[in-house]
Amino acid sequence: MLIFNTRTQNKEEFIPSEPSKVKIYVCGPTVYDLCHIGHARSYVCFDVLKRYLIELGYRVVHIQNFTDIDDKIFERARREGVSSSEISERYINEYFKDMDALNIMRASKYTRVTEYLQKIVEIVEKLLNSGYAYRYGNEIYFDVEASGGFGELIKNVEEFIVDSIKVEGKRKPFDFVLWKFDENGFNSKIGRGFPGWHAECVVMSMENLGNEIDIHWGGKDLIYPHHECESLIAKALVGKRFVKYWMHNGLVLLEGRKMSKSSSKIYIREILKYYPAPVLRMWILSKHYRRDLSFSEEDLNTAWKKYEKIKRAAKKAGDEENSKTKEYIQEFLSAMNDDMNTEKAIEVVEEFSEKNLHGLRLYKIFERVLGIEL
RNA sequence: GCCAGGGUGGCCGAGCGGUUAGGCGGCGGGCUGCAGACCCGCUACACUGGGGUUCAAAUCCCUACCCUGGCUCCA
Repeated sequence: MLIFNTRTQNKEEFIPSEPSKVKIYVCGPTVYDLCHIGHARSYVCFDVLKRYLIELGYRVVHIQNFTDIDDKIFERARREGVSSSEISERYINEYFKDMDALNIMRASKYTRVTEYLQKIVEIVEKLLNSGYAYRYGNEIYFDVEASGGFGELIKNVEEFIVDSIKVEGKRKPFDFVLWKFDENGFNSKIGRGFPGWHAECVVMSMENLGNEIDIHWGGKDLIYPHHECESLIAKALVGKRFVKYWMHNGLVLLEGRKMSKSSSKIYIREILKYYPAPVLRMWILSKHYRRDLSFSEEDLNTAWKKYEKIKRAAKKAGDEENSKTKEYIQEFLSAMNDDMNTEKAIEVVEEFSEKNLHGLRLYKIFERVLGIEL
């Protein structure tokens, strides 16, 4: 299978570090609100990748986190007058409701930042001792330059971002926070405080999957700074690259803009009031995962029609196959092999349906791999 | 600056090596008291510029230009 690796900006043949096992870490949500259709897209697309790897015979170990320490969570807790854990527990619960509705396979294990605080602190200490981090005022920063600088996933950010960056209070503008001392924070051997954003994923990934993982998945908005910083921390810790294939899905656009930048966002359950879950999946998968996807009811309706068409044909299709069946299955699989081209794969099945060809097997593969129940 | 995706007939929009979707509009006709809905037919030999590969390029490669989106809240 070919996979587009963000690091090399190229499609590469997928070869996991162990022959039949794939180790994957997925960046999960920060749990301060309900999941929106951007989350739906990211996790549906990943779900299909996972299903396809399973279809290919791999054993998939999938670790996914919940970021349950975050300013937005604290803010919401304050506003509602409840504890932050009450907020995060609530939205973790809601997360599972939405994901189950979308027929997304459960991860091998879900981790929470609060469960890994001690490990994060250990790593911060280790980085301090090895000279990759320093304390400046009330914060401990990661020293970007000492670890070789950015460049794993992005190039020349400096040239563009240098103006907008916070400079005071640290040695170099691009240094980022590993630990923030705070009286109200969590108790730890280095003192009360909160962990910074980037270290958590490194810790949760390494604790569960070891020093090298095969695939790290997330929305493309996480490339910089989150994943870039993660890769630097990991390199500083282990001395080498910790992710073989970086994969990033495109964003969902609302009126041409990234959803987080427009004033409103659309929640998954809001859409599910009007469209069945398989239709929502169909809509998402009708576009290649790396492209941006504009929200449009018209496209959702088109997806609905497609879904019904395929469903109707599947109901009529018998077990018997002819020479064409195998051909179409082959085409479906080779579309999936090409960096998970679900857009193409769906078209193959659509054409098969239109021609009323026989062979239930193709529909079974469609259901299994795309997770769309007919 | 970097990354991604694009630039197709009046407009929207497929196609992604050879057979030139489809829709809207426009034109003609049918139906109709007139118009509209509707039906039939006609109309667009179009692919940003410049190189190259090929027997053959809108489709592949290089290059230039232009447009859109993203780039420390973020999936």
